[in-house]
Amino acid sequence: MTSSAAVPASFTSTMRVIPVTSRNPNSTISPMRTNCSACHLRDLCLPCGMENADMATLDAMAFSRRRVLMGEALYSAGERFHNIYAVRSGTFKSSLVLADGREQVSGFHMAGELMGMDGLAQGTHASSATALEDTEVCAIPYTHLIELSAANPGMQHIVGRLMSREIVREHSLMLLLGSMNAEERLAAFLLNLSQRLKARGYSPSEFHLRMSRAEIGSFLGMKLETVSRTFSAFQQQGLLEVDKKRVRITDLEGLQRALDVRVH
Amino acid sequence: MTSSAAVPASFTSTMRVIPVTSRNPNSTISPMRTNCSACHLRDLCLPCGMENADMATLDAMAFSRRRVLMGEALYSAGERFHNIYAVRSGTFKSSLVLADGREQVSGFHMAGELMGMDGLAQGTHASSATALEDTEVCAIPYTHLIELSAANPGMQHIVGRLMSREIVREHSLMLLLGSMNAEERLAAFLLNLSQRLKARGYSPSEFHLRMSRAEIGSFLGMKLETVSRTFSAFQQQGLLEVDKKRVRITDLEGLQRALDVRVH
DNA sequence: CGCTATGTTGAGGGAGATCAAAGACTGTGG
DNA sequence: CCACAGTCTTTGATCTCCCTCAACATAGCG
Repeated sequence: MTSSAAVPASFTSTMRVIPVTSRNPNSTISPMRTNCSACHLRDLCLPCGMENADMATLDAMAFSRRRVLMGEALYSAGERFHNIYAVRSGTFKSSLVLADGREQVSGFHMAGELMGMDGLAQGTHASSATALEDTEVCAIPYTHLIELSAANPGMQHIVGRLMSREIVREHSLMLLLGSMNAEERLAAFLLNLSQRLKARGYSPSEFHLRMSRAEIGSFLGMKLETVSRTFSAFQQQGLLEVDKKRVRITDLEGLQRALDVRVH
Repeated sequence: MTSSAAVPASFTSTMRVIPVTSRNPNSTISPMRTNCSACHLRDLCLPCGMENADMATLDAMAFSRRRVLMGEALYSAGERFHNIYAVRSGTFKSSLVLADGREQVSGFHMAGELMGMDGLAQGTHASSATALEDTEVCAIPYTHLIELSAANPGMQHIVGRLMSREIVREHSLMLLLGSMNAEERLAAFLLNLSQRLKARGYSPSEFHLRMSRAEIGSFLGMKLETVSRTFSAFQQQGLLEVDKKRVRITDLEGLQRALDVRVH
């Protein structure tokens, strides 16, 4: 079966892009520049909720694009902060390495989501962003964004709301880590993934996990064996079917029921 | 012994304030308005890092002040978002109530710290803020802040940095919840508290906990009994002395050593 | 074809949750 | 002033969920 969650070939080709230079077509710095108003992700990404005037401002910035291959870092913890990034295609993880060498994953990011806002506080990135598959991003120079939003209070609101959304996202993750057991954590994770895929036009019930059991475990605060066991438990409860990274949710309500107890 | 962490009587009286109306001196809405540039918290709070020009803009806003008595809510989850708040004196907790009635504490806030930035995302507060002692706050109308920062890119940067700081704060809390054991969590909590008290001119080694064991436990993702036991364990290890809410750290390096393993 | 990376499953142990009880402190009302 | 209830904290005993260690299966890749 083909994956409804896999990125279709047309995913990037439907974009309207403005070629800026034709040199180095294979470089990781793409010669393409992006026109937000024509982007298929416009209702999920930075421009979400913008009025036409603000959108025009955004288009004028013509964000440059960049490819990041699977396993490569978009940015690393400690690097100087310049841009926030919008995912155009593919999946990223945010993570940092603890003193004992273990990795702590703090988030997964898919098309239309923004990354790097944690770098603003110190002027250096607080975490690293690694591609979990071949990806493409738009680089959004933060200082440009600020300069342009000086003229547009609407734009300022949007940037503020985006940062606030990140705070709320981490809030709910804290809640998860602080008060849920293994089954609730994995259920929350899968339902969240399902929702985000649905919002992007993919099947909410059948998808391909881009991250390993260890990465899921790190994110959810549990060991990879426990992740694997919990997947198996869900399968035995008839909630879903798993085969390695392929997941098919067969009882969405059942999964949700596990969470209703905790989160209103 | 007197607590060096207790709020001295002079804490609020040294402030230069601008009386706006003299009616209702006992109302929870204080008739006082605040002059940021003269505030003793200016290097910790919103104005931190501001140039004189920006500071003048801030002064012009003359934030109104509000008293919140112990146990009362400054704002509640679901309420319409209008202001962010700066703590002038006292301590707050941020929390939300889960479907099963349990409380999840997401943060503690002391003088100079900002609260309420999670409300921006949805236009309603995502959590509640409750005073853990008699407190005073400055109300910072968010829309005013946006309007004024339109003229000052420097101000925009500062607001952005403050929100980013909140993201980073939650990041490290996630790290704590995701990868630390009970002793490491409590050590991290106490060291963080100690640092913040020190930055405010109080003793970093001897202080009064404003929150209950249950609240600490909720914040750290452990049960109140475990918090209590871990306090006792630290005492037996000679790291600190505890008597209910009084804490005296006798071996700061020892406490820190427990964390060095995890966080670089 | 091994080799490595990744995932699954089992057995056993331990950190922390849960249940329970008692002490310490606060405020209230007699 | 004391008795009392109510809240908070401490400590003990037991249990359980998840971690740890281990073996094996499978897939991708040189």
